[in-house]
Amino acid sequence: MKSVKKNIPAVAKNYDHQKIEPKWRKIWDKTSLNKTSDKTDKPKFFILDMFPYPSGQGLHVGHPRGYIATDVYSRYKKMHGFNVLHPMGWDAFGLPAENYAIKNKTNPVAQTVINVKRYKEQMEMIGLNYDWNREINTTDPAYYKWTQWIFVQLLKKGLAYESFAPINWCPSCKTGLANEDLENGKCERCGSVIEKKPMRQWVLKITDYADRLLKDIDDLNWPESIKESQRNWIGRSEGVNFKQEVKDLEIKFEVYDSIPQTFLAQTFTVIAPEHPMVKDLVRGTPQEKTVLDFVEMIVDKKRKNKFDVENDLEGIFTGRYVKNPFGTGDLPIWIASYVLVDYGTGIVNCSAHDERDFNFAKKYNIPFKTVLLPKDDDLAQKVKRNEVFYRQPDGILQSPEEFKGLTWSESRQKIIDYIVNKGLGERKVNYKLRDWVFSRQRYWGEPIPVVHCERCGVVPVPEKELPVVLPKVKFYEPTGTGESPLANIEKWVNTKCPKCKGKAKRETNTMPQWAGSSWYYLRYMDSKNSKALVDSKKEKYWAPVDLYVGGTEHATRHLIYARFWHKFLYDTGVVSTKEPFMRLKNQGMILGSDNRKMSKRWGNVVNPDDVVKNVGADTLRVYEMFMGPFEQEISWSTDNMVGSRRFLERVWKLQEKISDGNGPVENKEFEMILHRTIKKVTEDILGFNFNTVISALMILINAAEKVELSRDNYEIILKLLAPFAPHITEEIWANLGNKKSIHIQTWPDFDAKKIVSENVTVVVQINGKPRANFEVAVGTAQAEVEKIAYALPEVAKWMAGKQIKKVMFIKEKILSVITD
RNA sequence: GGGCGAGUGGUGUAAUUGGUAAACACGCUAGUCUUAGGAACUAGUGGCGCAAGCCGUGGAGGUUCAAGUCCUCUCUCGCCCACCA
Repeated sequence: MKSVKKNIPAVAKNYDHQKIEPKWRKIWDKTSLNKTSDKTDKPKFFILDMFPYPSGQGLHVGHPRGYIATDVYSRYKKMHGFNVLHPMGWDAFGLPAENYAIKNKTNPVAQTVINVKRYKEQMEMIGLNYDWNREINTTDPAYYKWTQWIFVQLLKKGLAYESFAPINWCPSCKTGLANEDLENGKCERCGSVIEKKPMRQWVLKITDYADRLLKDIDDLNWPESIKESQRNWIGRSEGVNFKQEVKDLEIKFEVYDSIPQTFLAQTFTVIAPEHPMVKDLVRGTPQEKTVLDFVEMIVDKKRKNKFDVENDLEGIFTGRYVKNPFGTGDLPIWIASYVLVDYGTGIVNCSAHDERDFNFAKKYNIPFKTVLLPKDDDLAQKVKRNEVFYRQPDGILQSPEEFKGLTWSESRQKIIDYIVNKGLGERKVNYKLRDWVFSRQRYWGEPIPVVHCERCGVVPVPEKELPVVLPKVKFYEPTGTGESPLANIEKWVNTKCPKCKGKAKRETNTMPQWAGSSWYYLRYMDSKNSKALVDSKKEKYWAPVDLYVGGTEHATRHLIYARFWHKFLYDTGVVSTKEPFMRLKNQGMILGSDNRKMSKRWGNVVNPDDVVKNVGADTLRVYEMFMGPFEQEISWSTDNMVGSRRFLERVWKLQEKISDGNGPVENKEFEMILHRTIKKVTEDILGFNFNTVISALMILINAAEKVELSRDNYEIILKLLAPFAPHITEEIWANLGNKKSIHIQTWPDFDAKKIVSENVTVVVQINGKPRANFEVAVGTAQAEVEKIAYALPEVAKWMAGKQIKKVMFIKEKILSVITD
């Protein structure tokens, strides 16, 4: 790292951040400045950071960007008289701690304690005003008691169930994973190719909440991109299920179609290779073995993830037919590699108006029909000859006869009604969202609080007996057999059935990392309650989270899971709001100075410890807020940080200008800047435009240096800066003789009278080009402005010998003259 | 393939929402002070041009007295999702 030290100016002798910053943090700690009141007499504001996973690396300068923003915002809210809840905790279960423990033969519990301590020190060093009395840790039994409690409630309501369906299995992490944990078919954590593996697992019925999760997105004050990601992830689609039967067999089934407009073009049916119906279809046929071999080949390819979606388009005819579904003939049933077994019914009717079906039919010479034609005649001929694939919203429907001439898009609802009325099928809604695979075959997670009894089957652990404490083990290695390492602890596994007192075994799977974070925000409201997840009075006061800040990477996992659990807790009466997080802001990532993600691997990591030591926490904070728009990704630049340091030094030096003279010095122009800045800062903090706040404050300081600064006005400046630079402003505030902390002062109001100026600049444009500008009194009329303008030589020059054709006048802004 | 977003000086970026493009900051140039400067302060700093002036917000059109901002087309980049019938 380039040395920061070189840029520290000589004035540092006076502004000694190394002395000031720790001093004030100690005093704030002693006076409980950051403690959140339990009284409910003031309006509340709940502002939350996505709590971190405390890794062994500690924080780099990119991490605190969001923390600083919420810190600024919460200080600002406090100065506006709000009772602010601004807490922090640790999402400490998860694979890295466990893998580290395996590698170094340490204990994840001990390692977590070390990591948390380090994170906390770093956060305190930056001057973040968290109320540490409410600190939580997902790995604390007193905390995960309630995570387990929620699971038991889900189980009781039938929203948690055991499944034996094939799931995503990471061969390297040796655990099952949820759909949300994959990236392009690979393990999000280690990058291994995921296999499909049938095994017993716990699954949460998030799909029961799909509709509400979708609908309520509309009311959230969240970034549009996140809302759109969630909508896509839920993937609601409306269509019909056609009822069909297999010719010569006693098999009935349904096929889902979300675009049934072209249903009369359907000429064949495809079924997923792994579909259970396949065996019944081909049983006893001459091609039974060939088909089953083919199926095995495809299934194996898919299981090993060697199936190439783009290029592997394979299928085989089953020898069976769908019996005349639409009165236009039987449809041959094929097995096709591209059909998904777990979407819709796993069986699909195909036509020339679906691109994949089109390509499949071409490859296997299955006959086509076309019922949708373009307006363009040449193209229509090509479509008729099946030379090109065609499906466009403005394509014209040819059949059924009743709908001939309608476009593809306008016929949709009508066709659906037609299909339903004719009894061919029923309306059906499908979702892309899958139920949440909730068990992990690993050690470092919350034990699933369930007992398997020989007689009673699955029995939840009684609420009185929660938490089921994660036992200490000698070896954390995953077994790889689909059992967690807990399975080897016989003393722990063997237990009694809570119902019949007979022999029983504990569930050895643990919960995924997302469990503890799906409800943690609630616990901050009442972090030490041993009787309830959260006291309902406290919940009613604090909920919902007013402002939530974190990275975009949680768009479709944490933020969906938490909304799901919250809605469930709403249904069970634990919480009083439908949604957990009203407003969401995403911080842009801070990259290394080489424009790459900060990582040990690239050697571009900047440690906040060094920055704080060299230039101070306040400089770090101001710089991170100033460097660019909050939501935008941006590269770190230690060189640019100097500007923020200089800015604070100038604020510091203003002390020399203050005399206890005879009150405020009259300077209208400066007061205008001051009050405009109050207005701008007040508004821009609310809008998360921190970069422009700092720049406005810089302008203000530049102006303050040029005037006789009154003590009152200096104090206003300090208050505006206090949320950003809490230490230096507190020090100067005290130097000015104030006894109480600046952070409990009232936010300054701007004086509306002082922000209006008497004069404005009017620009003169001649034929669209700005040629001159001058000051006039506010409200000066057109005639007067024209008179002044035409007298100016730089205007007269452009108008000499020309006729005025048109004059455009916008009061207090512009005089636009058009000549011939 | 689908969705979302972004393209402005040497650099990070700003622009009262259609009204003097480049505020603020970094860097750079010159000067002052200094034993010294990698400190501070002062002045300057979009491009071309001696100048008058012309050009300038990815590109091409358009609307308008006036466009970074609105419309049409287009190019480039980033992120997320992706066999979802």
